[in-house]
Amino acid sequence: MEDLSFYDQVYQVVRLIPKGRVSSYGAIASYLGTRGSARMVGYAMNAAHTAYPPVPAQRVVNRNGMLTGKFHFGSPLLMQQLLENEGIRVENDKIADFKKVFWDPSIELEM
DNA sequence: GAGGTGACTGCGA
DNA sequence: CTCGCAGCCACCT
Repeated sequence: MEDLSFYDQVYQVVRLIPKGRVSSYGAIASYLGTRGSARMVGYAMNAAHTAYPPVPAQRVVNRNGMLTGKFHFGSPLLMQQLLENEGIRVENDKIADFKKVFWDPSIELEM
């Protein structure tokens, strides 16, 4: 962890998100200890597409369950398609059953 | 070394 | 109810 950059830490957590589940920037930020700095998580995702293995950034949405970063997928519809492909229902650019598919690392990965 | 940026969040009006 | 503002911190130029 300490050897990894903040970006890498975010990538690892995001990759731990189970299929059919989603998480929020704030939840990840909180888990990484940078609570209140959800921007850093989002900013890290900005370079996520340059990371390898690829990061399932489509599983990371804002606190409202809205696909705020869909425009960074190259195609605004790509993010929604990926989520729907995993069984997640997306309506009006936001997760329909957000509370049901929400995955909080600080809870799921709780010690 | 300093300044600017941003895939967010929470609170106030 | 919706809209706006300030705080937050790592990375890039």
